Amino acid sequence: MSENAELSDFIRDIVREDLKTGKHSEIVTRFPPEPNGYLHIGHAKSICLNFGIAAQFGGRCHLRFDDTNPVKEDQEYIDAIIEDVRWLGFNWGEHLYYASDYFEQMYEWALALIRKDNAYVCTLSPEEFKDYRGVPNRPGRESPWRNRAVEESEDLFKRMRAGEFADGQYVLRAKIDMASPNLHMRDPVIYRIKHASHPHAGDKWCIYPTYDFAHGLEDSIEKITHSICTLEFEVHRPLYDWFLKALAVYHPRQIEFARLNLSYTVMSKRMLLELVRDGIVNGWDDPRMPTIAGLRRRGYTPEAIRAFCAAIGVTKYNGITDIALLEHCIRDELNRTAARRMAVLNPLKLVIENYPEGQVDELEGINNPEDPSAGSRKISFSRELYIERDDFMEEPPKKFFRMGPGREVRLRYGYLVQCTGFEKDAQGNITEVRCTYDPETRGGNAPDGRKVKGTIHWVSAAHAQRCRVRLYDRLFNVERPADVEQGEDFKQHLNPDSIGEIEALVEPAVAAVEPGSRLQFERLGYFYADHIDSQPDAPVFNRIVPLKDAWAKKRGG
RNA sequence: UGCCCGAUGGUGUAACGGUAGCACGAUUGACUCUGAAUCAAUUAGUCUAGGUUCAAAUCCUAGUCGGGCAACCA
Repeated sequence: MSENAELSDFIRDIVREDLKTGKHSEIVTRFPPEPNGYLHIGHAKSICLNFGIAAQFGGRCHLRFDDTNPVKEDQEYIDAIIEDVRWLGFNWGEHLYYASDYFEQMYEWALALIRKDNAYVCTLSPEEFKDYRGVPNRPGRESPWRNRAVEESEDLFKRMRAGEFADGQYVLRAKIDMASPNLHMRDPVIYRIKHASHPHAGDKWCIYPTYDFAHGLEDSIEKITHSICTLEFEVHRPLYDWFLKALAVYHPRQIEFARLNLSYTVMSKRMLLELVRDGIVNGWDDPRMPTIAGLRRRGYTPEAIRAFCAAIGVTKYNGITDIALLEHCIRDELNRTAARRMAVLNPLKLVIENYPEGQVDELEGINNPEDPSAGSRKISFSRELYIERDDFMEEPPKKFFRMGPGREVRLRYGYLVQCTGFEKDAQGNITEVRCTYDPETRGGNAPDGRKVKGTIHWVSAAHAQRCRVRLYDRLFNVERPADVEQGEDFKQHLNPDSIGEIEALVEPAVAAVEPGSRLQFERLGYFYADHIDSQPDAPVFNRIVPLKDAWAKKRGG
């Protein structure tokens, strides 16, 4: 992954330093998702960071499922996460792990903590627990069970495991400091009873460790050198360190960075799940979703996503990245790689009055002006064509470089044509535009050297084929949809026009495209032949991103 | 309110005591058989107040603003 070659940020600085001082000779990172939802572009940032660092410094990166809460987790998510990380282009080799595979070891460590009087079984109910914990600016009170005999705690903990108790009846807590200004240090729960089937461990356990207890131990077992996580875990770091120290085991270093926020979308698993559950989108892989699966379905490439992750950088500043940067990354790649084709999304018939009926001309179209090796193709031209409705105006302003009565434009790779008139139906809709062509301008250039400002795309009516095209737009119409007032719903900011499906007229070479291909429809944008909905010879296209449109801006004011 | 973290153009990010740079966006122009791309230019920034220093975006203090933390979630 050469895009990582010279990346630098405060975390890489630390890694570089640790290598230089000899603190570590090999770097080991990990990407530790909880399988309780689909991965999104924010996870891609973390994936690129962790796998990227490992690649850059010649170490390795583990994929580890942090599956400590069976009631929220599911095999579906495990499978999807594996697929997504792999699709993004990363390889964990043999290093696929599950926190649940370490449960026996964690249980032993919990026992060790009990025996060292560093943990105790607490009988407080959840309500009492809350009450005893206190609030941030007031210390908590010690649980009456805090000084339970070590033997009794040990016995109870074993019986918790044996399944003798109901959910919530007992918990195992670390004995730290109920007066700590850091709430997480006030005797946190480290094991709770959950009689639930686990997607990976099955029914082997009915007690499960909490994140705070488990995570550092997982890192320690795997000899992770740098445990990279997001900012909200900063206040957990003292706890992370406390467990590793109390158990005197290998001690990785936790480093926090700011998670990604993207404009015009939401990134919280809760909100994403809500969109899926409420049927506002068509599943986790809806092309409007910021999930990896959604972006893939939309037509984004792993390369573009990685380029984006490299471009946004890594800091501790919690900002919001403009989605325009993501769009830039995919345009930048597709401009270099995507074949050009002509498609008319909103057709208007154009009749060339002086072109012989029945005559067909085979014109040559360049497949990709950015890539000569992409070659060219033949495009059929005939008397009746379709052009884009937006490319004709009855009374065009001066700056409109397209068709209008009396105006001359170029038909891409075809001829110069001059508009001679148009027809309307009873409702006043323009139904047809008429023109004459200059036979001397075949290919698009006039021998007399005259210039035309506008070039428009077209398809031959007799040769055009129909294709379903979905025009996607941003899911929300405000920059920060997650920032809602109390009592308001983020869904009120949904963009009602985030999806529009039309039937386009396309040149035959478009209909023949392989599912999974990406094309540029000239002057319109980049489109993806959906790998799920496309049929052989009947592709269904998703608009990945439109081309930049200077005219739309000018017109829009 | 207690603790932790942060603050550089519109947005993201460099500068590691010594010329505030890059990218995206926006604007303008050149070029153009894609109003794309490309090229050129313009726009616009160190939160505030003190202090240390020959010199501060950078170090110190205070304040302001923003974020995080009171799940038996991660």
